[in-house]
Amino acid sequence: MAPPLRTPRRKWIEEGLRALAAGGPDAVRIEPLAQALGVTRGGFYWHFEDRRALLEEMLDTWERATTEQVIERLESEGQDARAKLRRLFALTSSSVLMTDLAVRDWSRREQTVAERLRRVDNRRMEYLRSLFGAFCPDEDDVEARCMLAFSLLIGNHFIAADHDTRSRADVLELALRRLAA
Amino acid sequence: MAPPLRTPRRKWIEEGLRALAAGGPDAVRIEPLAQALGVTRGGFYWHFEDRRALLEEMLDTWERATTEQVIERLESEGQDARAKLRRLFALTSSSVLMTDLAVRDWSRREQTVAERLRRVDNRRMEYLRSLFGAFCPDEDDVEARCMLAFSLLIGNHFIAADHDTRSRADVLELALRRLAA
DNA sequence: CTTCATCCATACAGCCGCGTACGGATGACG
DNA sequence: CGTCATCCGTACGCGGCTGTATGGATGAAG
Repeated sequence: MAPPLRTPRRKWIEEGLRALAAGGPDAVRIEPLAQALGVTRGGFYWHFEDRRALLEEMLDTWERATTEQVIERLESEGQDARAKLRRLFALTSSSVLMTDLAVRDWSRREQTVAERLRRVDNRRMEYLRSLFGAFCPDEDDVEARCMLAFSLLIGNHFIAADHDTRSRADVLELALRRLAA
Repeated sequence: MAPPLRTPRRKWIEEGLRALAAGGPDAVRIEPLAQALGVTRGGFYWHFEDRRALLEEMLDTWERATTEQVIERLESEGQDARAKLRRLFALTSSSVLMTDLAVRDWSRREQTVAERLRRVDNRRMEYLRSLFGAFCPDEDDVEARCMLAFSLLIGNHFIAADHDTRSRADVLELALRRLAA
């Protein structure tokens, strides 16, 4: 009956996602996690069956937080499709993308993760279609723009190249303007 | 004076890159590598100082093979810029991209890898600029298209979403046509 | 046939993380 | 104050990988 005292499940999952974003799935080790939380592994195995169980719950949390939550926030602000698109890029912060990219990399070697990612990407692509579809009549064109926008969203945080005199933000704005034309 | 007999440096590096592509930098372990090569770790430490040295040489190999080599091949076929662009996407096979993505993910947590990736991406972006510049007068537009094309190159092998009735190849073609317009 | 460089096998010590077991400590509740 | 659920500390054995040392095995060169 006692309330959560020191280190509830949530804490382990949060720290796990932090480790995942920073160093990939192989960096999610119980012992370092415990150390980061200021405890020993003692409590971990009370909450979770094993390491794999933690990873699963981390993915559950990520899946829920990275689709509906973002979409709801965008929709609640009630602007037109082009503005929502711009907000989407502004909202997708670096820390969010880091976890995202780690999961994406992870999915290449784990079937279950790949299936999860597919669900998430399909949900996102579906939302993108609704945005582009709002001002773009041709379906083929909508699909091409969605693919380009999604790629840009990822590439923006993933490509290390410079742009001469322009800043990355400048180039992103130029690319977005092209896509929303 | 004896010629390379059984397992030269090259073999270790190749197997290392394979492991990197499959499971990320943390999957590059000496013992499994040796097992995959059908030998023990005995010879490894004759070739390399330690594990870190292997990783460095792997990156050296990757860096050389992934820029100039691809560009030279494209240029040697001598077509127009649009055709080269299309060839670039056709040429960038899954296996090549796998290594690429692993390095990209790796670069997020290793400074030295990040610097290397920056060199590589800058070289690639420079080449893309030359391609788009061939048929596109406006410099801002060139930069936007380069960023979109580069993103698409990555996103294509990284996004797990489906496209309803269309195949991924269809969507890629649609997107490419948009970029080369 | 001898020499020499190249490469491999084996054995060893050490580290790190896993999963388990068990004995607490802590604080709400009656 | 006693009970009970929640959470933590400690210790143990296990397995996997690292790096080192050392003694070959192999085959080209002379």
